[in-house]
Amino acid sequence: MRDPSTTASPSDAAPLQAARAWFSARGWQPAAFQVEAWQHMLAGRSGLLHASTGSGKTYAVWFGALLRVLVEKKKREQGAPPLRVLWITPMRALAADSLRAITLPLADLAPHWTAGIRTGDTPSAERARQDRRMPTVLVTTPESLSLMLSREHAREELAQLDVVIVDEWHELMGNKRGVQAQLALARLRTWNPALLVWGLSATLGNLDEAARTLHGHAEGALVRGHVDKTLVIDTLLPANPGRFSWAGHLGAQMLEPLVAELEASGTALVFTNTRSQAEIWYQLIINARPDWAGLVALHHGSLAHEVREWVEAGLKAGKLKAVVATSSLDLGVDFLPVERVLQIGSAKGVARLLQRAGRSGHQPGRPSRITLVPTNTLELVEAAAARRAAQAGRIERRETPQRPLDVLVQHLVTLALGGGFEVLPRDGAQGGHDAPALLDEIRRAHAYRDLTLEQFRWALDFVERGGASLGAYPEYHRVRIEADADGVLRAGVPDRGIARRHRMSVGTIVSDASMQVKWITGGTIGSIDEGFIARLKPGDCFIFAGRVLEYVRTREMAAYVKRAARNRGAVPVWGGGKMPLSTEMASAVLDLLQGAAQGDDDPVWSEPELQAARPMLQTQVQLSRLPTPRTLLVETCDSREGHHLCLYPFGGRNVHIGLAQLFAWRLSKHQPNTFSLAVNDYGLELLSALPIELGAVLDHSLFDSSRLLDDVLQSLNSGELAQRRFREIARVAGLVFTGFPGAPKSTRQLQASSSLFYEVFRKYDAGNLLLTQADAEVLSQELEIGRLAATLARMQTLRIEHVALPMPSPMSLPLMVERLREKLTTEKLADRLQRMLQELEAGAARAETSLSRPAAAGAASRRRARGAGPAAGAGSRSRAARP
DNA sequence: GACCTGCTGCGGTTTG
Repeated sequence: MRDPSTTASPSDAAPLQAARAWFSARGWQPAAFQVEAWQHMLAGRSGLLHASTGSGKTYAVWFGALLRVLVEKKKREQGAPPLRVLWITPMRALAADSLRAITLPLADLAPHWTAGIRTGDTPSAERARQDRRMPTVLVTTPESLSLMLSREHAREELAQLDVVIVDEWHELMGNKRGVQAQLALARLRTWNPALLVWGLSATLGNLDEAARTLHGHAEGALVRGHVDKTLVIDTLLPANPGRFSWAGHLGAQMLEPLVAELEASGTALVFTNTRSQAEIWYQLIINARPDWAGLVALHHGSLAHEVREWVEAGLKAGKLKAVVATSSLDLGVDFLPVERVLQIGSAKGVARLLQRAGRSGHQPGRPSRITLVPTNTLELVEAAAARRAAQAGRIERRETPQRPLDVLVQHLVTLALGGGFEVLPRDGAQGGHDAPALLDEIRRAHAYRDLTLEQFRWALDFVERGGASLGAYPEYHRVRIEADADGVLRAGVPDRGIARRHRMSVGTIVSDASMQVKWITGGTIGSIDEGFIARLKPGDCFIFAGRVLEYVRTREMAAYVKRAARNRGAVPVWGGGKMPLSTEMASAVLDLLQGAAQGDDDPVWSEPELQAARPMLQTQVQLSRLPTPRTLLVETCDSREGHHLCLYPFGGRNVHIGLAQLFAWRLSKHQPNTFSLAVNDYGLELLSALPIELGAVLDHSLFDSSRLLDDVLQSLNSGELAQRRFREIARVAGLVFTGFPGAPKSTRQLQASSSLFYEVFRKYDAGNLLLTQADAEVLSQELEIGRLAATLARMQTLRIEHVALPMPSPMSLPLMVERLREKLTTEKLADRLQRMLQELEAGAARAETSLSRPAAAGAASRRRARGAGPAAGAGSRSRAARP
């Protein structure tokens, strides 16, 4: 980072004036940080611009104002080709608006520039036009850029780029899409070392790292934007806090106050955390106010594009009163009329809270306002914590994936297709090739900065010969090495079929297995998880897209439905991500509880949410203690279900899953036992038929973090997790072809082929680095091993406060409910029995391998004797949970 | 004094 004031030379002054002049002619005043970014750009320096939420389009306009200057400069230089600009957006839906904004300042400079959009939905005629003559300003996605790199004449088309701008970099930097963009940028920089690259990012906890991730080895400036935007975060309080529920996440009790808020305000966005929650809330609102039919709409990722576009247009036109949505509206078009944002349930993270708040008040001078709608009492505390964390600027970090080899493998085939790359015969007896120049280029992408020669060679061998185990299959010899006319060895893809399949599978997004939902009369409504459809019988009803639908039949990978006569149905459950509470939010909650624990005159009680949560917090104090940042609350309780042990490390649900398994495993090493586990974002529960020996908890030895990795891997079935992970990796690496559009392969086929690869690699190619990657992704992403280790280390330092409860406390009840919920699924009874028997046997088998035989048999028989079948078991559990 | 969480994003066929 450099100080721009010292680097602006006199020659910068004139163009800067020109850009400024264009702005002020329209009555706009560029802010100091904008001028700072302009100076960097005019000096030919790349950078990252931190753009606060709520001002997206403005940035495109003033990038345009500077481009205008650059266009004129290039025009004056004799014989210089026109300025070429690439704008990368993570969402197709943003492309048109971005293009309009960025070219606004260029309007009167025609014909020195042309503009276009290239994404998956660009019509083929337009593509052909672009192929004949590349537009000078092109808006595209990371995937389409990758596809452009795979074209035979990629170099001629893209080497002349002058400027690349990556919009919403914060959305890309933390995932494989961002890694693909890093690789593409590395290639563009090889072709044009003077390429100017600028990123736009919302607020993050690690902006400097965001800049490094974007620029790799290249120098990049970081410019922090400041926009005076008032942000209001408040909370909708329950009418009768004393009777507000201690657990659950639906929040139907808040319906009346929410409807009253909608009544009193202009257009509102109502965010929920899940698609089914959005469906349910939409129904609740419509049932409460039938006169709002047509004014309230629904928006989530499983709805058909046409439906979503209709809703977006309605929002833009100000025709809708409210839209119930999931993250599908987090980004997107700037909806000017949106006046309020409401968030039902925990926002989980400060960054997401700010992102959603920024969807409202989309005009200079207007405040952004977000109203949190808690669904249980602890979420009242969370709401106050979220506000405090947001005000203190405690925003989450985002990290780029480290060296994902599936993305690299895909990229190598892309480059081989896109004109190929030079290779050398490898020294030594085992054959194979090296590509030192390419390795250098790849290492200039931040995610691969530590890529070893061995890893690179492995990837090269894998695309050339299918690695150690696929040598016999020609379709996995994707890249062929041949000498060109000058005798130089080059990697290319001569097979047209391989080339076509590769281009069809470019990208890193692996979608869940889902099925189209269609009317029998024609027309697509959206898509639902395959597993949910498979459970339906003809005549069954379910709620989807805000309607009650009757399932008719399945044909050719689509579920056909008609409007249902009945009024109620099951709500579809989509298999989606499970986002844990962020570290920032968790620690903000603990801080508040600490204040509450300190007594009635602590300042935290000035928060209205804390007042509303007071009855519950008082009950917690009467029965037990409040968790604080310095103490570890341990609650034990006996019920008809058995012996409960609850711990509250506040590590987020992923970490708690790992911890629960680890603790159960360690405890049963001391004393043979079988546990059922439950977790939420605050804590975990172990339930056992035998009394739990607490010694290892009280002396902290349970929290030992030496041998952590071994213990975690042994304590849970990581093989199953890794295999699931490998399915995605196999798709990204191009091992599994998902079929032609319109004729997709079924999930079963895809699963079968990816698990075949998994088995083959494990048996015959144990050194396959894609397997290693699957294990690493399970550890880092699903178990969050880093956070788990940190949580464990923290637990060792905490003072244990153990309370033996006479009845479930407000903190422990949600955990007990969580466990019950899993038992009370809508599966058919026979299936459930079957599964429980299997579990019982598996549990006994597991116990027998690691524990002494008589004790294990004893535990199993005790369980059998107690459980008189699932119905009786569930009944006794819910009785036990009653305080 | 009961109590239902689980998101988003893109890309691709062909050759009369």
